[in-house]
Amino acid sequence: MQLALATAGLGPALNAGPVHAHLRPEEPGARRRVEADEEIYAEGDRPLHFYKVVSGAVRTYRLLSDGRRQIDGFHLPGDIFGLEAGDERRTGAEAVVDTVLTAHRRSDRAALTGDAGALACEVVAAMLRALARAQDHMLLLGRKTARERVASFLLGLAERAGADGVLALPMSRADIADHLGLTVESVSRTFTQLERDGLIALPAHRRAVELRDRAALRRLDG
Amino acid sequence: MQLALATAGLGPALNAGPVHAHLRPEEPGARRRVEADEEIYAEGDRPLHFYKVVSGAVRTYRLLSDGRRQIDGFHLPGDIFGLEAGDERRTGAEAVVDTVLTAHRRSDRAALTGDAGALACEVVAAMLRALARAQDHMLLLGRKTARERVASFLLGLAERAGADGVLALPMSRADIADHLGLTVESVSRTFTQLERDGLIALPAHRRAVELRDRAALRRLDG
DNA sequence: CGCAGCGTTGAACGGCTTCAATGAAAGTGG
DNA sequence: CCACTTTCATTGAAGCCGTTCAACGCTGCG
Repeated sequence: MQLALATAGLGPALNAGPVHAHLRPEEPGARRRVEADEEIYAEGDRPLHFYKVVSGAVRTYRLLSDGRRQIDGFHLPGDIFGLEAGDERRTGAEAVVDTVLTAHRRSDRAALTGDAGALACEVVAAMLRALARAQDHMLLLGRKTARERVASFLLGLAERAGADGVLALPMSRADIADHLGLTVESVSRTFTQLERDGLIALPAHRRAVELRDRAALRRLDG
Repeated sequence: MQLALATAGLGPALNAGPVHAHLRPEEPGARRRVEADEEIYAEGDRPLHFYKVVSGAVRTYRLLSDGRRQIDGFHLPGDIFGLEAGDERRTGAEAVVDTVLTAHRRSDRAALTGDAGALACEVVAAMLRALARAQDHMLLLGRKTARERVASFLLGLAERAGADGVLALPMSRADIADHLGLTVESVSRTFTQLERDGLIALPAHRRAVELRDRAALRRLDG
């Protein structure tokens, strides 16, 4: 995806300069190490940085006043998150497991490619990916059954993680539930049901899945 | 799936120049008139243009193979839509009522402010708004009850439309249902229930609502 | 070994959906 | 202008999927 995505809708203005798909390898962003369940930033914080996942996994989420939680996304190695639309964080972010990030000061131009056009491309690409995912996820939350939600989730995660055989699940059932708009019980039941039907296999330690019938899972997608 | 992006995240590069909140009045975008329920573009089309609503209303949506529909947003006068993350439309767009648009060729620099920085700001601002709305909407779809969904919808629409007294509802109950992840029946029942409870009033022609107790509606938001 | 946390399973409940019918308003053609 | 049709909104009744409440099992770790 990267900039091919960005270019289509945005046209020549942002393509005037060279296109960089990622922050440079020599990006000077400060490394930050966070352990499992540690907060990276909270709703309401001032968004001074944005981040790129080096290793581990991150969840970003919103809360209702009574505690109901919606995880709007999991961020895996290579993903950029924490770009914010205002002077206050609209989401909170926490590490799912022990995680390493690079933090980029939003005001630090040197942290980026050094070229405004390319920076715009970089950032816009991240936004477009985020928006595309959000659209997919709204369809999932608004119109899909529990089975379909879990199938979509597993396929999407497998694709992003590039997992061929067994797919690692860094997040808990509660995280998955709050991402898919279900309860932990429903997620668990759906997993066992999919296993019984031969679409997946569940290793003993429960933090992984083997996708045994991707075609069938894909059929559940719509 | 991080949605957040930002002025904050964008920082100095995109804010270097003057910020233009809207395409200029003299924008040379071609006017396009579409009547109610007419297609503006379809899923799979090549995204040659993006649009700004002059008058009327537009819905953008995604479909599942069996016809289930999720309307990811309604676009009112002043809104920009049709910015796309790829060489294929991921959503379809239709006019809700008779609508006037300005269409901007993505490759037509003259259609914009003439300044790449300002264009970036314009486009990025539109994306940021879309992303913020998407986050709100995922929380709604994943975690809110029917009552809360309808309340959120009405308040959000009222805010955007700037309606003080009676709020016009250009879209059908089916459109609202497909936006809120409910059925038409549930939307209708929830309306009558809110009316019975004195939070809203429903005029005879059903394409409007009066918000009679915004505080109570807001309490339903979370 | 025993505790604590997470995941799974069971049973009853409930909110929303589904199916079906009625009502109301808008368009159509004579 | 008025019957007729069509479309949309509302209401009712029954059903179902996912939730809620509760118990149990597994696993890892002190």
